[in-house]
Amino acid sequence: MGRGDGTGRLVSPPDADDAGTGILHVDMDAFYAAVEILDDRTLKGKPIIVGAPEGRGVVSSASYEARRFGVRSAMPVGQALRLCPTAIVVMPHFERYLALSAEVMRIFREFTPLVEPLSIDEAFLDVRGARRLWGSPGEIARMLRARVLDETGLTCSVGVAATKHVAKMASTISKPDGLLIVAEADTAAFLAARPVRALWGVGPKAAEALEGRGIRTVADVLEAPRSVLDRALGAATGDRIWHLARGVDPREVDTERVEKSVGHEETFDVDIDDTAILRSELRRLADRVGARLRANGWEAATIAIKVRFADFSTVNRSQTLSEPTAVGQRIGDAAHDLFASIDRRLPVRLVGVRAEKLRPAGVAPPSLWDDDEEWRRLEGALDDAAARFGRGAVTRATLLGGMRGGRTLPSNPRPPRID
DNA sequence: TCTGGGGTCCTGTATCCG
DNA sequence: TCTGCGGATACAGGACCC
Repeated sequence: MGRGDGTGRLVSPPDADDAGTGILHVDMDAFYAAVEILDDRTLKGKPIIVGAPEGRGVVSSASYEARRFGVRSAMPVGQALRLCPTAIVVMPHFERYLALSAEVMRIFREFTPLVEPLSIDEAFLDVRGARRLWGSPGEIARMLRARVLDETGLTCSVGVAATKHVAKMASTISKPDGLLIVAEADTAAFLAARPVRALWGVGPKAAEALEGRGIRTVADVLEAPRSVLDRALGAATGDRIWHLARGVDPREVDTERVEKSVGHEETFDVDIDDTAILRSELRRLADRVGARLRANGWEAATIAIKVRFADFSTVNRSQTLSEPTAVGQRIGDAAHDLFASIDRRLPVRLVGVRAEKLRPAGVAPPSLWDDDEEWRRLEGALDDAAARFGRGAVTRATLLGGMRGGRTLPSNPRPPRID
């Protein structure tokens, strides 16, 4: 969900060039707030804040009328109300948002099956194969915006580009209710003028590290040596930024993303010091995690907990189980063990439980025989051995025999070592 | 003014193993 | 027997996204 207030908005003219494009990024405008206004027309045109009004709630979404006062999502509701005292605070209705999200995703899929939902209110679409049916990417974007408005009453913003990254940047700049097309030939000029903060993956910390080295715009990134980016951001992020600044983003629209973890956490209205209460909260969260695992047909190999103290310092502890599980009782036992290992000097404001290393329930752990990754490692080890000791000196059978050793394979075998 | 809840990804360190 | 090395993995913390 975008956090800007719509100032500096940029949209394409009706005859904009869309040559070389094919990726759309669609982002619903102030989604939660827009849904609330849709359901209560008396809210239209007023500053709306969606969030819990009391306790430690933050702004989930704000209408553009509220954003003009500086209200942003993730801001404490109290602070938002000081900025905009006339704002109307509405409790969130997640079920309703989910239903409308499903509706807009359905509309997206009528244009192309290649839809990658990123969150409840945004998605990437690959429309390169839809030209004969629906027209050019720019034409599809216009039709799609019209249909979303017509069928749901909600507005969205769309970025059209040759890559996911540029499409996402374009939709952000076009908000609200906009369309921005960046033709492939215009990509370099479009990127060069943007601040580094606009690059995906550059948050406040990374922006500070770059700006401290005089790197403020994407044009500055183009001139910076790789070594400077790597030192500022770490090798992985440095590499990514280096490529994104050049418009290089080979990621395809991925229609089959699967979750890697599921978790629940809760911030208390007041900090809690009572061990019995904290432990019972962990149990409750563990049960919810277990229920979600079972509902999805998964089990988890690793359980992690998070504890945030009154001073906002946070510790995480995780533990790999001897057997993967989706049973709330076992998850809760692990959470209790982890909790006992934490040195607690301050009252606690948040506890969380997360299940990681998910896999389908009831499936045997990966063995050497059915795990592609293990096979590739085996082949790699064989090549290494051939290089070191001569081809034929170590055969696949030798390796496998050595690994199995007439014993049962370990449930998660280590790759073979040649020593 | 006082920082939600759902996630992903990356990095540094510790540890195991041969 | 001890030690160093390098690869792999586990764990903790943190940045980032919506």
